[in-house]
Amino acid sequence: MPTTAAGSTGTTATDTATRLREAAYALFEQQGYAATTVDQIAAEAGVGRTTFFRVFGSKEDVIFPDHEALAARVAARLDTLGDDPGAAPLGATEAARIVLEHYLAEGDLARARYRLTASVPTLRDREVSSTAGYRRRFRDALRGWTGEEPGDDLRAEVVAGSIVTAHNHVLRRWLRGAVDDDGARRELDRALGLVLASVAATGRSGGADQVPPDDGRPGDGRPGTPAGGSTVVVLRSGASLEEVLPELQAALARVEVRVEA
Amino acid sequence: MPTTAAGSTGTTATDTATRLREAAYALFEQQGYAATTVDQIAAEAGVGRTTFFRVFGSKEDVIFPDHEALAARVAARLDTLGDDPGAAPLGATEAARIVLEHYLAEGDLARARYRLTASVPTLRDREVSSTAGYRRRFRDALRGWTGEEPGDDLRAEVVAGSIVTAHNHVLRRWLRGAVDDDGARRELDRALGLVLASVAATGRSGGADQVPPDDGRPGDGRPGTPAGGSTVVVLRSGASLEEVLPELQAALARVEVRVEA
DNA sequence: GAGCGTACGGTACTGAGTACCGCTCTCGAT
DNA sequence: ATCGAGAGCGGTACTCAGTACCGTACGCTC
Repeated sequence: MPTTAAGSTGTTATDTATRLREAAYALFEQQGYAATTVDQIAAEAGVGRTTFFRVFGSKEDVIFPDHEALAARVAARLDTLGDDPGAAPLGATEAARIVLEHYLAEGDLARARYRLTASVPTLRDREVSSTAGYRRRFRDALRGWTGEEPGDDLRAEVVAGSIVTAHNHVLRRWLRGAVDDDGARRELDRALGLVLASVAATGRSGGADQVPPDDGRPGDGRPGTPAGGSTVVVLRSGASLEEVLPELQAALARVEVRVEA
Repeated sequence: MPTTAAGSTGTTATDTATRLREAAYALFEQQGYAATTVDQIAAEAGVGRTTFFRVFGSKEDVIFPDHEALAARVAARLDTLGDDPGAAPLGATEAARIVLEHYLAEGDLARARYRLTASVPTLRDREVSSTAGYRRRFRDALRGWTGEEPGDDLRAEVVAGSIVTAHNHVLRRWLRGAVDDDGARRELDRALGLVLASVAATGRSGGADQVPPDDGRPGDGRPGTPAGGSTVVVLRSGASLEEVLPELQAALARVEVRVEA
């Protein structure tokens, strides 16, 4: 118990974690990740090696945010989707924004982490594999939306992966300094709009199934607000609706689509 | 297996590697991954511990295929795309098939690996991060297709991720025994068709840009031959019909389209 | 003050991964 | 046949991450 002011308790644990993290980042940037030992980090933070492993489970954990907790918050938001299919795009967008906002709040810490992960292969791998938890949560939430079964949920997996990819794309641009905070928020909306638009009608796998007739929300961050007018397209074809729908939807991107028979 | 080592020397090296791999898999299935030490594997294979680390760089490497070599083959196929945008879907499908065929050829070995990765978190992470190389290769190849720049290639990233996701979805179904070899090949065609169809028209980033009017190839591995019927699609949108019509027709290429008001 | 939970430090151990040295067998040249 | 030369292999010794266990100091409650 060295040098801790006698009055304050409770915040001690947090302080220890913070000191360890700061010491770790400083040493990593200075000597490199591999060349820095846990002993050095602990010594620099003024604690024992045991304490390091008690606070962070491993040398890698001191770098990364608590993805499990973050993914749990994402899942919680996704759970509020209920059975209303029209709420899915908005809900997914908000869920993704939870993650983005977390990084924005971290600020320079997130940037320092990016510098590390960009240069150390081990850490990059760790970061990549950390996306699996998010993909899984989005996939599970999206299954109700695609009407697929757990073993056979290609669409849900693809869309979930696309959401995560779109988020990470924007996040990386922010990490590199290509956009500022608000720019990142706007780009996330735009990117997810692009990704989710191509799914809106893909929806249910059953050929004649219902597609959300109208999501009712005007412009959830989508680009152009449509202004009425309707068009009827008659497809005469041997191709089933299911087959042409993805292409059709993609072609119409940001246009609301309703399918009748 | 994808050991590109020119066999100038005897078959000794390959034999040692094979013995080590078989010993490792046997011990892993019997005692579990964590409980098996490299010493045990080496002893079981009748070689020294040093030899193990000379042949496989790490304990994990003995399990996984040479993803780098495999991804290089994928990249080689992708390089033959040239500038013809119509060739992209076919080329991407064939590139993905290279990977699938590799696993199919592995047979039981791939299944044994799947059993391991499904139960050991460390190995699952490794497997997840190994997909990054494939995604990167597809993304780079697709950039010519989407007309995007390296720092700002959202579409290419999303499509690349979707291709890998679709492939892994089918692969996992095969690994679980849900489909046989030919079934997996067919499902890969179908899954990639679904994924790539939604991109065909998304193509170039410019909104009103030209999309390949017709790729001319009938059924590049697309699923079933359709059987007649017509479909009515109602578009409710602020976008004028003239705006969407070119894309729409391109998307439907092989489908007769009639537009009514 | 006695008991109790918590946070911490220290010691000792396992096992992966690395560096280095030395052995042996084979091949080709002289 | 002899002599390197090089490849493949084994052994030793070391570093360091991660785990298990024990002991201790502090604050809190009864």
